[in-house]
Amino acid sequence: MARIKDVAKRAGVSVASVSRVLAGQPGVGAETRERILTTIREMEYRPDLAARRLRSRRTDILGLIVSDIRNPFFTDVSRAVEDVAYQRGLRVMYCNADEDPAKETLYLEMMRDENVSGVILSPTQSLLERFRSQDFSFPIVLVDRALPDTQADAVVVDNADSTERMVRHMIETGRRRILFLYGEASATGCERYEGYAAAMRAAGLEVQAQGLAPTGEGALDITRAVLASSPRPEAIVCSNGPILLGLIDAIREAGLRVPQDLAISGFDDPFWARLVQPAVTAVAQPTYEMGRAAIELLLSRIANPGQEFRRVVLPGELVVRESSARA
Amino acid sequence: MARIKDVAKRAGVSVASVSRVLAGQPGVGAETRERILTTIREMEYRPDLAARRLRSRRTDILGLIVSDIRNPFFTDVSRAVEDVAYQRGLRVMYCNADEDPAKETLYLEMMRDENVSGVILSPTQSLLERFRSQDFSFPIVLVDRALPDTQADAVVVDNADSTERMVRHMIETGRRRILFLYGEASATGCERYEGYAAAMRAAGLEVQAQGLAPTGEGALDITRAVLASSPRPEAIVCSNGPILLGLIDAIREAGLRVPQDLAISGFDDPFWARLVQPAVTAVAQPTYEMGRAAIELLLSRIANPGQEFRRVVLPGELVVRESSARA
DNA sequence: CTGTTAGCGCTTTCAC
DNA sequence: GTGAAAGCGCTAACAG
Repeated sequence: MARIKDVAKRAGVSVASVSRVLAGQPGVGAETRERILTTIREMEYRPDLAARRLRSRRTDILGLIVSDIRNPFFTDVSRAVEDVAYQRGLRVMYCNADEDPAKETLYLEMMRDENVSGVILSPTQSLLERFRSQDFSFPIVLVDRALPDTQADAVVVDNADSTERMVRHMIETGRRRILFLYGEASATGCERYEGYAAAMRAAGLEVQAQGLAPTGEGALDITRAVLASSPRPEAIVCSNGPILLGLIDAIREAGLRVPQDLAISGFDDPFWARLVQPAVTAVAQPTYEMGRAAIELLLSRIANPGQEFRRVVLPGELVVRESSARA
Repeated sequence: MARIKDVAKRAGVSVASVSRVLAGQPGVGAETRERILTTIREMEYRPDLAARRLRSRRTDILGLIVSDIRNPFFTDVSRAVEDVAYQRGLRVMYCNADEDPAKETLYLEMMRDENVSGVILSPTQSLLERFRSQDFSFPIVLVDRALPDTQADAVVVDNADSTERMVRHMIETGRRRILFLYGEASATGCERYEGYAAAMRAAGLEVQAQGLAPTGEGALDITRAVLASSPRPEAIVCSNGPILLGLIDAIREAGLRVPQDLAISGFDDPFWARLVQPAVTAVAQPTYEMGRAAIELLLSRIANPGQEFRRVVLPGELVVRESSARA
């Protein structure tokens, strides 16, 4: 393996000049620069990243900490982050915190050990409640989750507004008794609840919401009970994919027809929403765009640490399908 | 930030002793070791990884190169790799090659630049055809894709056998004209074809297969044509998820009933297979196990570079659902 | 059992 | 415009 020293010797210059050329710095004559470049190519020289990182005290590595990469939402976000990062010569390190604050802390410490240039984080509720950017030695951009008053760079979707649009759509198609099923332990769930409540209030309808623990199993039990209750809701709106899934299973068990007996819709348009029959109405999140915005925000902060915190709010898109067609 | 030097000074020892304690090496008295450990904790000392990597010439970073992390198969594999890696103090760097040999080469070069300890790779067909482990400066484990004679560590599924079981199941439920739709440009697609052909031949039935380009759109066109042909097949077996998807769309367009008019099944049991109606029969791959096996294989080779190549073949599981019920 | 010391390969002053 | 030299923080060989 060729070293910078070898390149310098062969090109008849000092290592300093080679280093300058490598960094694209001025202070090297055009002729010398050409010669060095040629030599680098001839010797297939590749700088040693460990040495460079030790000396320069920067890694150009970004961290990405999400709850679970198997969640398609985060898969898309991560894909965007990676695309941009690699394009700019940055590396990405991935971590799954599984909504576990202890694991999250562990990975955050790992990020410090790695001396990463920055981190994109989808925080647990627990961290979010006491989150302060200045507690960390590296810049952090929050993605998907942020409290209204969180002091940090963040990229979120317009949870309240888009849910409000979705509920309004349900009202417009003739539903009155509209139940909202949501994850009450999550910031996004609560924001979506606000949107639901606003739409109901504006229409003079009764708010009828049911908070759930964020487990897939619980959703099935609760929806079973809800479907058996009387009068049965005319529509059920879910705040996330797992809840929607539980609802669909319960509906099939009960032998109900959608949208005749009951209209349904969800948030975070999953791939299968268009495949089930009837296809499900949902708010699609601009996942790739969110990842893209997150890394742009992070790079911008890295370049300019002193700047004000910025919050990017991206619009969810209501995708109307058969599950909410006029009965 | 505390340095090893500071720890040594404060504990009244040399940096060598601190380094030994850090590495868990012998040659330090129990008492001294305790004192050093305490000091480390007090000062919240964390070794500088860049320095360590430069000096020790090893990074304990693994590379993971797949076609697209948005493919649930690879998402699961990656999750397993990460779980094991972090558990053992290794880092993972993720890359999406998008089935593009140029991009794949780029990332492989990046891995060399990073001086990774090893790589888990799902190679493009193009690389696979000329793959030689010795062309790389780091150990590589192939996952999902390997030719019969590829000289490399690899983890694959029993493509031919499990497809054969699936086709046999179609025969047992009374189908005779069974069409096989497969990606002919992929190693896995071809292996699955062999399994299909074996099952048909064994039953004295006519092999009737159609190779497709690996694009989702093409599948829809071809299946449209197939469904319109006469006599129409009694069953269609697909070699992968995208093809199955195209088939389902075409069936709905044509207004055919499954399984009465036509039985269908797929490979690589996607999450939505149980959600569509009727639910689709498919071969489920042990994705998490494959990732786990891949990293175990990699770690084993890193520990013992000279050992023989090993190939782990994991069984696919036939999940029978309504789409192949007796007509 | 413990300490001294020579680098790992690079960037970055500082001189010239 | 160019080079010499001083480290970045650590590990490991060697000496005691």
